[in-house]
Amino acid sequence: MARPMTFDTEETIDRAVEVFWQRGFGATTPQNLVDELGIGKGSLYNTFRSKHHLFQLAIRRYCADRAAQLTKALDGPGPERLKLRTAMRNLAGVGEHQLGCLIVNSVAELGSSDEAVADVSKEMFDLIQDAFRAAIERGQASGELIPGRDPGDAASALLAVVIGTNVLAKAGRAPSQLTRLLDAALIDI
Amino acid sequence: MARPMTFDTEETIDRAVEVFWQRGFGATTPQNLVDELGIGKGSLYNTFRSKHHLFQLAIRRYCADRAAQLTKALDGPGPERLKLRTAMRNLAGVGEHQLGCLIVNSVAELGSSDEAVADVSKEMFDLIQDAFRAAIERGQASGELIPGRDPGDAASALLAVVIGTNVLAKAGRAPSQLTRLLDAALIDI
DNA sequence: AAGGTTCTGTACCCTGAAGTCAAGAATGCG
DNA sequence: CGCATTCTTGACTTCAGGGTACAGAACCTT
Repeated sequence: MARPMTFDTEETIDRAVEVFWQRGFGATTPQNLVDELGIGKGSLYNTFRSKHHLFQLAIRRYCADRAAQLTKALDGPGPERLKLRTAMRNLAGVGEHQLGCLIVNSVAELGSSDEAVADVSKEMFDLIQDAFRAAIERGQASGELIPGRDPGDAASALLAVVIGTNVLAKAGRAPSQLTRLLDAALIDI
Repeated sequence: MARPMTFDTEETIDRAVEVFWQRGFGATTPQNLVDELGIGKGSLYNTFRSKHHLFQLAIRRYCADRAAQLTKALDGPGPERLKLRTAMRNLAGVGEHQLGCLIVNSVAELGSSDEAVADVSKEMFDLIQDAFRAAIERGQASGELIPGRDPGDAASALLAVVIGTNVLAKAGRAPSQLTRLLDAALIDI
């Protein structure tokens, strides 16, 4: 009944994640998006309304992916400390690129002046902290982890470590130092 | 022999720190600088050559100030853990504003694509980590702190915590939560 | 008081960011 | 096949960012 779209919206959002991740929101131009998403400007604005709206979709997509990865890493069987280590390495994106975390970058760039960023970041940080807390509680209950500490406090400290590690990664620290750092942070959990 | 400047260069750099801190590099326009520094555009470019050059001066100034504050907090007498706590609270800018750390923000915004940011951030992060390490070593030597841990590793973990706390502050976390987080991170040093 | 020199203010310029629009291309339906 | 509908293309518009240029002002020396 009408001309069908020649691209997949979902896949395009995935690509937009990469673009914003690499360049940040402010430094990404419509032309960048046109080039790297492989669609025309008309389609871009027709489908996604504005650069900022696409950005919102992208950061939400990013969060959803990260959250899935996180729960996958923490939910399975095995020692909690080991699972936490894996989860933190994933979140810190140690080996991959030097791009840090899209949410952390966005918070640092746009702060609380961007409502979408404020909402999504709060949500994601809380989610990570809660997941960490749950893991620590399980570990303490099973006797694997030191029982004395408040799981919520320890989880928030770990969250801060993960965030900091992302920034250090983007600042160019060697992956070997970063994994070592993460291990050090996990020692006394 | 010539017309004297009507403003103080050093003080203007101090103000530029505030401006870039509030808005970030990309989002700061020449007009913003003109308005908030209180000097004309001609003077601005005459004196500071370019927006980016002024930015460089600003981040170096910021680092110098922070470094002075840090050594002041850690050098005096008293329990190392307490001094570390003070230093970390200062660095995390807990009570002040919700702006996070200018260097952390700049790294997240510009990453390693900006050489000045890359240099300054490396320098500052290393400086903080070294200061932390020295404090931990002193504390371990005096018997105040747990002796087993590698001071360098513990220091890097604390650095990550401070950076993460800055981001959380900018993301809008309550100061009370942040101080609690910092205390939690210091528990097992 | 004149003149050389440097600072100041502001009008101006150029490029690129962000977005719009009209003309044309695919489609399913009657 | 013609047609209504929706998608695509890319030229075009607007406007602000970043910087330059130049006329005039303030100063010191003589």
